Order: sequence, then structure tokens, then C-alpha cells
Amino acid sequence: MNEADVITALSALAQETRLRVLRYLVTKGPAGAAAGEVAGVVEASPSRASFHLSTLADAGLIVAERDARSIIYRVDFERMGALMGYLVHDCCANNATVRSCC
Amino acid sequence: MNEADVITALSALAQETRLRVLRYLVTKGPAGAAAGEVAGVVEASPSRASFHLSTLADAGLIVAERDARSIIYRVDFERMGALMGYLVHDCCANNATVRSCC
DNA sequence: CATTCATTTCAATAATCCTTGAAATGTTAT
DNA sequence: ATAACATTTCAAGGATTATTGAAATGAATG
Repeated sequence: MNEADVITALSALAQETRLRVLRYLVTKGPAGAAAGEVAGVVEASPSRASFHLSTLADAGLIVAERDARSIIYRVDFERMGALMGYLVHDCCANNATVRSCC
Repeated sequence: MNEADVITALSALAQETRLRVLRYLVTKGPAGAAAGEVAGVVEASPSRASFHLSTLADAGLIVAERDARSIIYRVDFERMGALMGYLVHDCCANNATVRSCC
């Protein structure tokens, strides 16, 4: 994960609707949730939800898979971990205070 | 640290110049660095550096203190840790894969 | 106290991002 | 085939963010 990837991932997370989408998908674990379900939970129109889901997917934080008529999104926890790893190790140089928080 | 604070902090980090500023200030530890020094390192004009330093300071990730003619900025590692804590614990619900990365 | 130095503030422009609603795509069922 | 469903794509507009250079602030020095 290089600097550009990190900035893309942080930009993806730095938005209210998307942060809520991610939090909801985290609760759904590996099973994930369909776009329409996510849209309902975060109270966004289909196109708005799709826009934000695509942004998160482009950042690699979530992954899409078609299942019949629905498209299921689930969190890529490895990627999320890689982002945390960059922030703690590279960006914060393993600072003890930062590390103690996670 | 509430959701709004987290989004402000993530927005602050999600920008190339600011991420570099933060990384540089991390290397300087508690001593910090003057605005002009930071500007030189990240190759930004004084006003541009000031803009980005203010954005990081508004987000609480760095702290400013005047020292004679200079203004010294240093990382608030507690705050940085609080952000990581939110992402790992609240946002990712302590997911093991995510935790293992930091 | 006038000057220089370090930095910020301001206004204008450019660039990027978000929302909206309509149209298009792909899928299942009748 | 046709209709209904789930979702995406697209174009337009509005909102936010970044950059620039000039002017203003605050502090030290001759």
C-alpha cells in the first residue's frame, strides 16, 4: 500500500455516508450486504448509495460481488488492516502512544 | 472523539501535502518544527504550508505554539492514537484481522 | 521606531466532490 | 417476450477544497 493508495482510502473514509456504510458492512462481516439494504440503512437514494459504495470499492476497502439481482458488498478487512498498518508504522513511525490505542 | 471529529481528522490526513507534513512532524517528535521549516521540507509556499498546517491543527492532529518569530508545530500523538482507536474499535468493531496490523 | 523576518489572512480562481433525477444495464419471473 | 426488480451510469448543478499571490500581523533587531 503506497502513499497514493493511503490517500485514496482516507478520502473514502472521510465522508459521513461512507463511514456509516463501512460501519454497517463491518457488522455484517464476511456475509456482507446488498446495495439496496445498505442504502436503506444509511438512508440514501439508490444512486447516492451506489456512488458511495463505488468510491469505497475503488479505494479497495470493500469488495463487490453479484448475487442474482443484487450486488453484495463486503469489507476487505485485510485492506483495512493494511491502511491501519501504514498509519501506525509508516506514518506514525510506530509511536508508542499511537500504538497503545489499538 | 465523535464521528464528526473522526471525519475531520480523516479529511485532514487525506491530502498529499498534509500527509507529508504529518509524517515529517512525526520524525521531529515532541520538539516539533517551525512552519517555515515544514514548508521547505514539503516544498510548499508559506501560505500554502500555513493553510495545510491550520487544517491539521483544526483537526486536532497537530498543535501550534509560538516561539519568538516562529510558530512551532508538533504532532498530538494522543489525538492520533484516539483516531486509530476509533477506527479499530468503533468502526471495525475490533476485527481481529484489522487489529493484527497494528 | 523603522526594518526585517516568520507566518497568517484574504480574495480570486481552479479543481474536486456530492447530490439529484432520469435513463440504461443486467437479472429473474410470469 | 414482457414486466418487474436491483443497481449503476450519466449529466447537470451546487458545495466544498486547494492554490496563488498580495496584503496584513506579530516579533525581533539595528
